[in-house]
Amino acid sequence: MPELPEVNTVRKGFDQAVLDLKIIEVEVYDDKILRNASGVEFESTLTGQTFTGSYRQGKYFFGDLDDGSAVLFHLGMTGDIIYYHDDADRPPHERFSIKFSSGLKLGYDDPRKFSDIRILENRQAYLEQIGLGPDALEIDAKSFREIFDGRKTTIKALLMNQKLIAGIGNLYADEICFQARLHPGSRAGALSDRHTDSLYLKMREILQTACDRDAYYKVYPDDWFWKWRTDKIEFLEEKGRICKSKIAGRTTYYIEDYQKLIV
DNA sequence: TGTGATGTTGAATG
DNA sequence: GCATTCAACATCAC
Repeated sequence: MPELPEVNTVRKGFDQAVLDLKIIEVEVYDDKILRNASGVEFESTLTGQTFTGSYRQGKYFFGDLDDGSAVLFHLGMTGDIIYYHDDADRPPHERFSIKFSSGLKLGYDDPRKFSDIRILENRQAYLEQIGLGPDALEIDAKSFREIFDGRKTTIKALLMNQKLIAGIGNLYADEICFQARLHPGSRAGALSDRHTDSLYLKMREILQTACDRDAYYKVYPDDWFWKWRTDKIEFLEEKGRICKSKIAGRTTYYIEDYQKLIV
């Protein structure tokens, strides 16, 4: 479930585990997810180098290499990074592995292969090229408000549009709408400043809380919307009927009447 | 066994 | 500009 908090957690783990360790071996088992290099090129480019730092914007995570280039790790829907020493602990759908001087291995796991892994000479230029919007935890209130002005699209589609705000996916979009008590199908441009500010504050609070808890949903607050997926749905039911529909092309859950529809 | 749904993005279409 | 559909791919629940 890699949205901003999950990717943030992957980055934290990466920094802790492999920064400043020399890469001594790279093995590619499936080059489908390598979008601009062959397996052999990937192996030879990385081997001998060191990750000196990392960077994240939205769901895009980069490992910076000592020659000034960078590796993009975009996790898609099911990408994940696992660290291990013993090959017996290899993840089940490992597409490549990177072995470091300490003997530690970074295993890249991705059952559905929607990941986008690529080598970039300049990550900043790449971000500009794809037009990725400002990170959801970095954007200021004024810019956030301006995004909504005059837009006919739904607030859910807007929140998930990575070119406008980077980092929010289907699940957190629903969580933000729920906590801001706004119907996900509300028209962006129809929102008052008070509503937009409420969305902004909830977005920050939710993403920050999730990051602080390492995106480990089991320790998320009990009054979050996500709890509908667990056993604690009584508190939701007393607010109203739990509805399921398709908004912005994605399965969407919300509480009827509790979340105000503004059109 | 078959069918539909699933956290991602991007392209094509209307 | 925006909504919709599809494609990439594998797994899981029903």
